[in-house]
Amino acid sequence: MATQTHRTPRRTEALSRERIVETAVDLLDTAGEGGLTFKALTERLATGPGAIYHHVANKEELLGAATDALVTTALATEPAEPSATPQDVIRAVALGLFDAIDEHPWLTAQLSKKLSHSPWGTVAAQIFERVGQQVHALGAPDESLFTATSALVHYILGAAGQNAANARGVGAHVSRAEFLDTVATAWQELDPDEYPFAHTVARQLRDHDDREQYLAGIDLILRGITRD
Amino acid sequence: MATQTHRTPRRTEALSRERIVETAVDLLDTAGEGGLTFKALTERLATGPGAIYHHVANKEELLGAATDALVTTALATEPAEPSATPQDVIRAVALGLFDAIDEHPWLTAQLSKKLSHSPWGTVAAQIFERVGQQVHALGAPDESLFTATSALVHYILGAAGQNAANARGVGAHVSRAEFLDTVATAWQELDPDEYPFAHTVARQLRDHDDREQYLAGIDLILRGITRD
DNA sequence: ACCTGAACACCGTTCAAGT
DNA sequence: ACCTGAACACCGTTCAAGT
Repeated sequence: MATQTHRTPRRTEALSRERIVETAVDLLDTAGEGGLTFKALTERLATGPGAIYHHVANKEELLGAATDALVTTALATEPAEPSATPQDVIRAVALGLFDAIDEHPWLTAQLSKKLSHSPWGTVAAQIFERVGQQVHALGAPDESLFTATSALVHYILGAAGQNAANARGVGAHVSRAEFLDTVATAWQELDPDEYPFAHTVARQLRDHDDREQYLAGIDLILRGITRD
Repeated sequence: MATQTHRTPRRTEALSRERIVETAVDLLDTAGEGGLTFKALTERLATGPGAIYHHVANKEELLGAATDALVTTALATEPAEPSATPQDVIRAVALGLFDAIDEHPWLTAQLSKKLSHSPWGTVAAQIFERVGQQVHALGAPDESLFTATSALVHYILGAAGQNAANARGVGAHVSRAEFLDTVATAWQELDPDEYPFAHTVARQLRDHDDREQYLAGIDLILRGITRD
């Protein structure tokens, strides 16, 4: 999608909400959270701000639409084999969101905002519904359905956001390995008496598989749910 | 703290980083995330923007300092009875953060930002260290120490943020009960075939105890950790 | 209906000047 | 060292005017 949007600054094709959202995603991916401005948007789309406001209520709505589009795509991409267990589906959903957040790190802040916005919008409800159905299929009693789903969803989104941050590192010129090595060394040099956790965990930090560790967290929560 | 800060707009007392941070917290509590502006800050403190920049590098640092101060206080407030089990300590830490976020809902976005900021700052490391030590005491093997702690921390912060949003409701003029009732009704009216989760969970929404449900999620994850 | 682009109010930040 | 406050660059948003 990114490449397609990139080479279409010709004003011949009509302005549309979809094209605005696509461009917004591209700007956010390229320049980060602060990269989405109406100035950048109008330049890329070769229009004035008024034209954009004709398709989109305001910046907040635009950010919401961009988030919705990506999350809906991520949730739709699933194997759905008939032999899949609820655990399998939950892992697939989690990995779909993991990849989406990895590709679009700005989703973290956006999703956090959507989750802590009282009357949940479509995306938040979609994620909970998707995971919740599987938790139900897992045999969780109705009383613990929300609690269990909540634990899963918060981990799924939170850990994915943390991973995306690690994957990016400080700057683009530092490799992930170099970056994690620097952090691990810093942690290892902390006083083991005051920071035993950081000290212990520093070793794993160097050579762990991101997805494996991510899925291990999900399995841990699933164990808590299915425990009789 | 809020009241004390409120009645001190006299310029007699010297400007200090601490007083600026206190005022920032007060503005954020009163007017929300958007309430913290240098204009509001200078009016309350009866100075110019330059004076504030003499104590604080920029707005981001100010927000970070405000977050650090509140989280540090929340983490320090703990019973620490000698008979306390690791589970007890984790619950106490979780409730401390729960209350802090409930009182200062803007902490949610701020903490989410701090957690997904590659080289963790003091606060993020503090929270992980605090919880991680107890997870270790729980007997978790070193390999799963980070995973288990991660699951707990993301739930602790994520669910607390969600609760704070519910507690506030849409506007200040709607009671929590009324608000939850409206949401529950909306969910119950959804198509049970398409939204079985929302439909099932709607009932609990009306009359549940926030803290109880929050702690139930922590216990669920603890079960996953301690399962042999 | 859709687009233009100047104008507006507001924002964070800077800096020469003061004490 | 600490503070002042005008000035700057930039931001989201509006709106009369065009097609």
